[in-house]
Amino acid sequence: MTDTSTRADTTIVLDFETTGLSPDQGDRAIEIGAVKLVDGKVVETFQKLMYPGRRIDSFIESYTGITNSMLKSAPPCEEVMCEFSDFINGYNLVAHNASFDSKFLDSELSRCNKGRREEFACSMLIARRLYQDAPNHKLGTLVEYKKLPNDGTFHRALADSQMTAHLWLEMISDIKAKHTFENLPFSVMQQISQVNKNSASAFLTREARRN
DNA sequence: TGCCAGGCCCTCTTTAGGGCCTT
Repeated sequence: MTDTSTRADTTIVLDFETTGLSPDQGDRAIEIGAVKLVDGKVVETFQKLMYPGRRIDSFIESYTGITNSMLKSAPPCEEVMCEFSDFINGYNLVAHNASFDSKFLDSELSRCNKGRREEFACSMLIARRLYQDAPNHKLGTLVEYKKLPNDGTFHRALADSQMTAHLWLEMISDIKAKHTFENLPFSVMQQISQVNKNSASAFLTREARRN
């Protein structure tokens, strides 16, 4: 299949399951899930388990449902991440709490001698500004709060990336409705991740005028 | 033995501290 999508209109929403919270403390990825969005539609998905080189503890087995026996037959992280590096292919990246996933992405890519040129935006930081009445800004809570599609699976990479993609599209829709954007480029969403709460509305109003 | 991350953001703030969020 020929990939005709461009950098600007394509976003990869991704999610890692890992052995813990910090690659700096030796934690590794055990699953990557991602969806490719082109013009607001899911056109492709990616999901792979990967063997992190050691057994995972019972908390992670229980939290994710990924067991040591499932990982035993999985390909090594390096093999999966090389393949995933081709999948993201310079497109815009989105994750829920992107600071977490970007750390693991960079760490795993560096282990296979690859770098990252893709830019990240964080759905959690935007949701905090946009949905201040939500009970909290965990992915599962926001899915329920916005009544987004889901199959009841949580803490698995593909399911979480699909729910994050629905959240991402919902936020774009809500921002467009509120600020009358004709289109909303990734760069604007990325900047909303970075402006502080008090200036976010002024920022969007300014961007809407420019649009 | 005991402890273990880090970026963002709010507030009882800014010469800081603590909660949230991710596995």
